[in-house]
Amino acid sequence: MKQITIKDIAKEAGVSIASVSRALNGTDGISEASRKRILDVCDRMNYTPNGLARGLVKRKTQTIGIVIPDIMSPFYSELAVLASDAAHKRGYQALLCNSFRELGTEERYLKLLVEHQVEGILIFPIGVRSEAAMEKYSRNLPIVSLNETSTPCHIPYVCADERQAGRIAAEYLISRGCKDLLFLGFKKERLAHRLRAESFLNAAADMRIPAQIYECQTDFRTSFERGYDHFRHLLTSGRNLPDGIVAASDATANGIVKACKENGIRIPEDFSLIGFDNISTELPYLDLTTVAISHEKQIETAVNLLTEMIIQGPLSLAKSRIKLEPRLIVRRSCKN
Amino acid sequence: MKQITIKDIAKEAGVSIASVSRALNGTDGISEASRKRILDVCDRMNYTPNGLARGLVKRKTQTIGIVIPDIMSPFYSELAVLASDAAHKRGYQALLCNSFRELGTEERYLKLLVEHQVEGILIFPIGVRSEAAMEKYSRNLPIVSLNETSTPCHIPYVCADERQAGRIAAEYLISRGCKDLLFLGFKKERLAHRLRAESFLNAAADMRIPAQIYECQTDFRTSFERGYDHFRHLLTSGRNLPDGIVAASDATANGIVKACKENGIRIPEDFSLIGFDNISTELPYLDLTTVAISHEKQIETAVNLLTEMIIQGPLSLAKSRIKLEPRLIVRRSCKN
DNA sequence: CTGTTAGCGCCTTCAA
DNA sequence: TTGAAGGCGCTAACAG
Repeated sequence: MKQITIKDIAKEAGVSIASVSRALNGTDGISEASRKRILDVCDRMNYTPNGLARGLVKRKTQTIGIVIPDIMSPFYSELAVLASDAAHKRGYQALLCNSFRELGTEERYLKLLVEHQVEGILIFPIGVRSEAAMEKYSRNLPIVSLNETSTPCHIPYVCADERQAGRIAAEYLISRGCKDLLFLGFKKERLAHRLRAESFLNAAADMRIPAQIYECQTDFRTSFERGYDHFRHLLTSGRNLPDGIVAASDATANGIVKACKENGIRIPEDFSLIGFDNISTELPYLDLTTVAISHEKQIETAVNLLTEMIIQGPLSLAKSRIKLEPRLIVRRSCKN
Repeated sequence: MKQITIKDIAKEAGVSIASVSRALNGTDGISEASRKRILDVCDRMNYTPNGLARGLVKRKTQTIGIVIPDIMSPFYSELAVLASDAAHKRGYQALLCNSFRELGTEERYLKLLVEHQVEGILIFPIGVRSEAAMEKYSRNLPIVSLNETSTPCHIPYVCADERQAGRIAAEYLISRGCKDLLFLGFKKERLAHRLRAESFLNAAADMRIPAQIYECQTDFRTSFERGYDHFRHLLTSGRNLPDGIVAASDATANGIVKACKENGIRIPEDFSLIGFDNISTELPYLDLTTVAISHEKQIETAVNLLTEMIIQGPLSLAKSRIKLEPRLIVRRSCKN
């Protein structure tokens, strides 16, 4: 499958390669007549430009990379979709990479994207351990994270204010009359979980309601599995069922729901359940009350930030660490 | 952000660019000592090779493109994950593109991938109308479809034998005692639906059981929405509920389930439901009986085919149009 | 073992 | 309005 190049087109059209280039790029300095003739030849010969060569000389590829942990999760895939869309609107193509929740894969993809000369990267990092690679490649191109990074890390981010989110969840359950609160599905490697859990505890303490984090030493691949397992673990632990459960995320809550169903436990009759992230679209079996930011807003903001950085270079920390205000989305998984 | 090139490395290490290239590529013709020294300089200076330049000269990028209609659907995203994985195993990186079920977007992505010089494309086409673009770009590189293409189209594919699938579904419902069969969620643009529906009708006719396709003039973006809507339409149509429903796909079945739940209709007590594709993982509320091929097998076969084509060029039609045998996966959405 | 050189396909001055 | 020529960063002969 031999590639057709502008040289072939030039020969066929009886012009120089410069003219072909001009015709192709809409540059001026060429007569309408020749442009038209050349373009005709191009599609008669089924010419496709070589993006590598073009990118090489222009130092621009008009593409950005998107790296997410798990395409199978509706939460991440929705973000990916929104991000691709936002990129398109700004004239960029998006290349999507699935890190499989694996640090090595994530890093390989960052490398691949940099090598492919994408102009910027939007990433939902696996966790705190992702930060080294992000820092490393951020010297090559702008990188924006969709999750808060730990303090020493300089990567710009756009995320929810998780402290506020944890507090909102606790306060809502308490306002619904819950007297025994549990945070389920905690995974300490996730900064968001730590922030949510911590502020959840604080809020409960402020209102003098007993609350704790259910600690459980398992590591499952997905949040769904973790929720399912932690809840089953809880059932056999001897601890009696709390009347309010804060799931570490909606995905986790999903797993909890499955375990409940298998054990004849009803929500919200037997306990109130609240999650985070607002992924519960298309899940007909439960309307999950949740705390979340608008995904559209998050992505819109993040892509704006990224494109600004592409054009203007690095921004001040103040402008590049954005926390959005989460809000409560009431559905039907809590009493009342 | 100035790129560091092998020239910079060469100067810094006091060698020629050729030596740098050799060190980087593990080519021999260079002493271990210099290689090590050069590599040290590379990572001290934080060098990242320019993939565009490399791809340009080697005419190989070691990447393939994957195009799917909707990343948010667990069915497609699972395929995408399996395909990326299979590609990695064979030494290829995978670039994922989401066509949003839009013909224009799909075509733009095909173009983008070709321009980026991917070596092959795996695509789950939107529909029959995708075939023109596939044919066009298949002159540039190997393309393998994950869905049957219509007869005049020459694109290789690896898919389920949908005729067989439709028959299996009908026969199973009948064997469970169903006496009034309906095919729901039909969308005529989808070849797979046509094949499933047609063979479903044939099988029912063979066994003298009344069966029909529920035709409904709506066009929703997702199969889920279509299922939901068509079922609600059915409820208000005056037709009495069949005792066996074949959903056009599992995603459609999902929508049906939601509509049932809202209307107090129980499955399988009120009717038996069967779908296609086997996407019902992580859906705790219903164990959907379905007819499907193994996704692993499909992707494994497709990626094999694609890599073979990349290496050897076009294959014979016989070797490149593969239909896999679907099988019945019994769960709990049918009576008995 | 090492360096020099000629492209890969394209864009972009600079002259004509 | 056009063409010739140089170079983007890299690899792959070819000399030495």
